[in-house]
Parts: sequence; C-alpha cells; structure tokens
Amino acid sequence: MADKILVCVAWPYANGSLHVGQIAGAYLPGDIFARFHRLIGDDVLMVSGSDEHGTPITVRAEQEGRSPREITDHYHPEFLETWKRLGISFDIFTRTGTDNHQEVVHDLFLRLLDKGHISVATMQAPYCPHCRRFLPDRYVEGTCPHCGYTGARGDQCDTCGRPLNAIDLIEPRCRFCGRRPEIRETEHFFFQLPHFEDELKSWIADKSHWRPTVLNPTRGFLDQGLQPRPVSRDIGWGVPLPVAGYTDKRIYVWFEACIGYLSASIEWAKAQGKPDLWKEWWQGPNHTYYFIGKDNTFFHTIMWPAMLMAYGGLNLPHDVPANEYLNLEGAKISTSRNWAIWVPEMLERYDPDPLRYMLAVNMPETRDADFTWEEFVRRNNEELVATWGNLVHRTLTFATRNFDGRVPVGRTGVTDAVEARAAVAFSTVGDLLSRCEFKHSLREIMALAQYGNRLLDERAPWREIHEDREAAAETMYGLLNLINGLKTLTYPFLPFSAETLHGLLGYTDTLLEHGWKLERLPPGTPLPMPTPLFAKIEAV
RNA sequence: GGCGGGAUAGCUCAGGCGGUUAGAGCGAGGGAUUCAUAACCCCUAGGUCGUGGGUUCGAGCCCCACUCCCGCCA
Repeated sequence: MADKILVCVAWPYANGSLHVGQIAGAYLPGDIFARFHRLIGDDVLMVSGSDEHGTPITVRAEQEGRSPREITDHYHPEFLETWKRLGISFDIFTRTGTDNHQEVVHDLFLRLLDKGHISVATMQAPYCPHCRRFLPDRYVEGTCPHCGYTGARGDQCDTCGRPLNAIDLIEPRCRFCGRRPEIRETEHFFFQLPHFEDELKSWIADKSHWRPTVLNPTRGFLDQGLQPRPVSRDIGWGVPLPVAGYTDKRIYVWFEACIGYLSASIEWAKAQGKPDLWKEWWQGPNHTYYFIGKDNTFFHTIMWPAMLMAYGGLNLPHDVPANEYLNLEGAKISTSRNWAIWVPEMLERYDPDPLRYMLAVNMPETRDADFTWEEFVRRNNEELVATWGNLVHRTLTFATRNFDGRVPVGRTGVTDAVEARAAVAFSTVGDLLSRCEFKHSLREIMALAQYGNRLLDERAPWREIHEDREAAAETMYGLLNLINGLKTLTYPFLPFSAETLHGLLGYTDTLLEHGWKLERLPPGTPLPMPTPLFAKIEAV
C-alpha cells in the first residue's frame, strides 16, 4: 500500500541566486527523501516556490532601481533552471505572486479572523511624514541605544550585534530622505498564538522522533509562553489584506509564505485536472515533512502548526528535519558580503552529482558543517571516483572484455553472498533514509562499495580467468549484481550517475521503474561499452 | 541579556537509554596487487573527547560554572 508523502521545502527569497548552503540545508535533503520514497513506491508530492515578498526583495529592488516584481521575475526562472540542472525533483515549484496563492492566503486569513484567532490592535510604528509612509525596521537608521553606534539599523545594530526595535533608536532618521520619522499609531492584525499553546504542547508530546536541535528549541518557545504575532504590515509589496478599510496594508511575509505549502499543493492539483487531489496529502494518514534551515524552526514547529490548528482539518507536520548551517572555508556564508558559492556558477564548472555528494556526505544535520574547495576535490577524487566510480569501471570493463560484452552466464555463488550483504544494506539504508539520517545512509552505501572492491580483490578474476573461467564468470556476475544494487542505493543521492549506470548495465528503461530492491541481471544481457561514471577534478 | 545547539585524532565528521582496549574517511608510515581514471586491498601510527568542578562502582555521554562559535528572541 503506497503512502502519500508530502515533502515541503523552504521557500527561497527570489532576490538572488541560490548558494550551496541553501542546497545543503533544505533542497538536497528534501530531494533525497522524495526520490527515496518514489523509489519504494510511495506517492510523493514535493512542493515549494519562490518567496516574492518581504523586505529582502524590496531592498534589492531599490538597490538596483527596479521594481520588486522585476527582481523576482529574474530569479524565479533561474531557480527553476537550477532545480533542473541539480536534479531537485519538485512536483511543483511555484511562486507567492500567483492569484491562486493570494486566494488561499485570503481564505485562511478570513477563516482565522472569523473564528476569532486573528484580531485587530493598535501599535506604534515609525512614520516618515516627508515620504508619507510607515518605515519597516530596517529602513530606519539611528544611534544604537546599547553601544552608541550612530549607523544602527532599526532591526539590528551591526556594531554590537544586538537586535533592535526601530522605535528605540536614538536620533532616528528615514533611510530614504534622512529626515526624522515620527511615531504614529497604526492598526494591525494579530494572530492569537496563545490560543494554541496547550494544543501545541500536547501535539509536541509525542515528537520524540524529532531531532534534538528542533525539539528542544520548540519546547523552549512553548515553555516561555507565546505572544500574539502581528500578521500585517504598512508596506506596499505583498499580499493585500482581504478586509475592507485595510487594503493599503499587506500580510506579513512569514504568515503568508508558510501558506505557500498549501497553495502550491492546490495549484498542483488543479494542473493535474483534479482540483481536490491535494487533499490526499493534506487530510489522509499523516506523512508530511518540512525541510528547512534552522533559522526557520520557530515558524515551522510553532507558527504554521498553530495556523493549521486554527484553520482545522489539515495535517500538521509529522517531522521537521531542519538542518544547521553550512559554512564556507570556515566562515559564515554571507550573500551581502558575497561570501558564497553560487549554484548556477558551480554547475557551469562541475557535474551535479559531485556537488550533491559533497553536500550530502557533509550535510549539517546535527551541527554546522564546513565546505572547503580542498575537501570538495578530495571527496570527489578519493571517494566518488576512487571508491565508487572505480568499482563500477573495473567491474564493467573486465566483464565486457572477457565475456563477449554480455552479462556472464553460470554459477551464482558469489551473487548469493553479495545479495546477503546487500540485503542488509538495503534494509539499513532504507531505515535511515525514512528517519532523514542522510549522512549515515551515505556512509553505509560507501561501505558496501568498499565491500565490492574488497570482494573483487579477494576473488581476483584477472587470475581466475586464466585458471578457471567458470569461477571468473561467477565473480563477475556477483559484482555486476552488486553494482546494480548500489545503483539503486545511490539513486536518491546521485540520480544522474545512477541513471547512467542503469543504462551501462544493459537496461533500456528508467531506474525508477525497478523500485527499491536488489535485482539480478538477466544472464546474457548485452552490455554497452563502459565509460567512467565520474571524472577527477583538478585541484582548485 | 534570555532560550536552544555545538566544541571528539593533523583535516572533515560519527559516536540510541552512562559500562570492558573512543570510531570512519582523508592525510602520514609500511606491505600486497595489477582488472581499473597510479585507482583498489591489507597492516601500523594517532586523541588528557573546549576549561574547571561535581554525581556515580564507572561519564565523551548526567549536573553546575566558565570560554569560544552558531541560531532564535527581547
């Protein structure tokens, strides 16, 4: 019986190219997980999209003298191209600027308003009389009340690092015109998070399968007590409020972006010609997963679940395997300081699988990890090429040269031994992958490749071929079946090379059709001329 | 400042519920082999598990304080 697996992946801000940290944090683990579940026969729906709203977009737009929409129109297609080239297999990757998204957001907002979970309150905010607009926090500059730095932004002081409230700045000034903003009262909508404190607590109670790095902070948030959260802003870019008299305001980006998981699923169902199909992933037995970075934990383990509770009738997250951060050469990745590896540039120079391998084998699952060029080259040359690629190549070249270019026919003793060992690997890796333990999975897979190299050395078919041709045939049949199994095991991680190997083993269909199982190659099958799966990389 | 996470061999990282000689890959040293992109295979070296206390028959794993790094929040 196939399970319905909903794979939700973080929505990237469409204000710049994707960097390797984002891939390692959310997109790659989500894709590995989705591919694994498709392989074992589950029905996977993998959704995400470009986040077109929020101040990062408007800041970028102002820097370039363009409209926010021009910015997102540039990066959204680039994201789609990146997914294609990197093999991130979304069923749908949409954007928050669609009419459908707005409709779904309005529906959810209005229902929460109707049920009394959203209410209006007055708050104070900086307003620039000259520019005739309210100023988002980061558009106010002034003197930091903590350290006295005169260039502090309203959201954070770059000198002492403390977060700030714009109205606390001394000598505040508008970033646009430099004049002093005044404090004005403004009405805003608040999501009544405290309504769901108890329900969230009991919901969390059985989440022992969550990573400690996700579960502990979530418990912490709940123990500290929840506060109502503003869900509207006085800005002009975003989803408009669906309430008469407030249409000049916009819905706060964090409130609206999470709803994207739902609106994307609905959009996908419409595109399938079955508008209700999304419900099979949102209302049935619960297998919903959210792949995000650690900075988003609060929104996915508190806010979004509370919104779903408030709305009613939709599945809450089953797991939120948030990853930590990936550093670059020992330093934090920073897009503003241009300290990053941009994926489109990376893919101009290298194949996707080496990058996927590097990011998966050193994934920041339990703590921050470090990406270095030296290690990328080493991992590719010493592990992908030397251990896995070489096993494939020495097996295929020897088999094709000595057995008429066909899968050898004969005894199956080695194959029996290989299958016993591989069965353990399939079981172990399958278990690890369903628990989102990706690094551990990959270690098990590489251990099986090492077993293959060892087996080949022990049997030494290059000797057997002169002494006992039947024994050599038995060996090579076993090794071919082993790399056939490894092909399947590596597929979620290395889909391109796995598919290539599928063809090199004489198959003419796709790997996915064969499922998550060890399969004996039909003896006598013609094998194509082998070519190396991976190439060595010169030192950078 | 509050909450949470991290700090383990030269490097990158693993180490369910505390229990005999703390692991892997790479790097270093030695050996074997030649099918293979000089790749693979075997052996060896190697760590006071951030610092200082504490609990325990016994702690890398539990408790307290501290140092540095990271995230969230005020």
